[in-house]
Amino acid sequence: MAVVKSTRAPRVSGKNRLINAALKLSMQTRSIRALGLRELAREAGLNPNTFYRHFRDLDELGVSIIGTLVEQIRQPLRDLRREAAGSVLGDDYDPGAADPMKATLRAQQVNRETIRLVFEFALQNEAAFLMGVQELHGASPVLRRALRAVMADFADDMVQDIKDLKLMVPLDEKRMHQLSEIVIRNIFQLSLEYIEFPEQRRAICQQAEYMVLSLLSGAMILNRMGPDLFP
Amino acid sequence: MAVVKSTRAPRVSGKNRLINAALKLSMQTRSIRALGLRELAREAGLNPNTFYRHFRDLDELGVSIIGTLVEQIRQPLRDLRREAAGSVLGDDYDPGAADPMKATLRAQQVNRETIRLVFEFALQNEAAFLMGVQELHGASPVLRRALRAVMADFADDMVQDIKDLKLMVPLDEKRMHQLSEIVIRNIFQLSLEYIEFPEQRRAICQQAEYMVLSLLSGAMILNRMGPDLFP
DNA sequence: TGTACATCAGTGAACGCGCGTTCACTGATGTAC
DNA sequence: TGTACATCAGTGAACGCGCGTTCACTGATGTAC
Repeated sequence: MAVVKSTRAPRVSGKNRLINAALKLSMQTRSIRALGLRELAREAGLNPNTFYRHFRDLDELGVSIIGTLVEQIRQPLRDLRREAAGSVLGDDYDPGAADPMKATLRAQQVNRETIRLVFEFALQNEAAFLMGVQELHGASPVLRRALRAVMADFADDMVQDIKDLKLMVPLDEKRMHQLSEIVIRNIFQLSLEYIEFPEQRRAICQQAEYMVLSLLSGAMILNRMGPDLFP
Repeated sequence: MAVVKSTRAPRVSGKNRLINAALKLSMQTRSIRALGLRELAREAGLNPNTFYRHFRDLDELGVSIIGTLVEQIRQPLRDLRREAAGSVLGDDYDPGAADPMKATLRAQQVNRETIRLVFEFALQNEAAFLMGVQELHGASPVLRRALRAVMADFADDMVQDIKDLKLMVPLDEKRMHQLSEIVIRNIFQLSLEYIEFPEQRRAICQQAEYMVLSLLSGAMILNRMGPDLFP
């Protein structure tokens, strides 16, 4: 149809074949470091040697996978939160003055959709999620560091979105960040269970929603009881 | 002094030497499965072969380590909770009728001491903790299963202690279990950070305390707002 | 108390195998002039 | 438009090494009679 006359067969590049092989194989080992580099090349249908053309070592491959994954989910997550918040209540809104029940329901709406998106995304990227959660406390300092940074980024987003969308009474900035980190760590953790136990997915969703809502409600209550209770 | 005339030199048994070697080496790999069996024997100063005299495979060694660890911490944890609860308020006590502030402070006391004990224990058993948290989502189904059971046991204890010590307004049993599981998962998770970042230990303690208290306070609030909000 | 036997923890040699990494090479694609 | 050269992804052979597992053996400890 177009002018482009198919200069190349639609071959997947070697680099991507290695990444895909790593994802496939890491489903078993749940760790990048445990992968054999020959094993990887075999799965990718490449010479063992070719690995070195694309990556210095397995860590670099891992970082690359994580980067791609984050790129795919981070912005959609923020967009979804905006959409979910807007679809329930109008734009001009004061969470402090509003009916606490209504405010809770609105927050729950955002919460529910966020969780659903993450879990579904986890399902479509099983291998990468398994690897990511594993390597957060895994053997490689490089990946640990990279994943911690990712977590912190997600937490930043969450804090910002809560403020922008007025999802809860504003607390101390640092506290908000702590709470967000806890939430995110738990959601990721739970996403593995979501993957692993298909018949319990509904229950796991509910557990996640309940966890987040409890945590944030509790934080607001404690703040009201005495903001200086925790130094 | 005594009648026992030292029938044996104080040698550590081969089995224990293998376990110690596994703990030492797994500090690096953070996983049992990744350990070489020859590597292990070398570290233990034994013939590679001797491993098979004590364990069928690395999983069995892992289960053994986990078992020993749980045995050491489970009961002391329960005892500590009782002690901490008793030292603040008397025995006859109704958490529903009491001043919410006082109730919160009492719960916080138990909370704080529990967390401190776990973190200190983690510090004294670094390698085993790293391994345990890692293998919870690790490559070995056997260890995953074993560790999940351990988590569930700790959660059972926590539910029971909260009821016995009247640390919070009683909620639905299943809900209590869910909350406890979340708390425990987070505490274990945080214990790794406690280990890894010595200069942030105070902050991590506080974060853990805050997390637990927020979560449980929030759960009580949600329960009061509408017990059927979550099916 | 002694003796015979079984069990147990540990040894040492040997096996075949897959691993990571290196080297020199190839052919296709991109780029400068 | 053509030519020369550089870059790039991939190849294939070769290396030395440590691995898991097996086998037959040893010596100490425990146990039955």
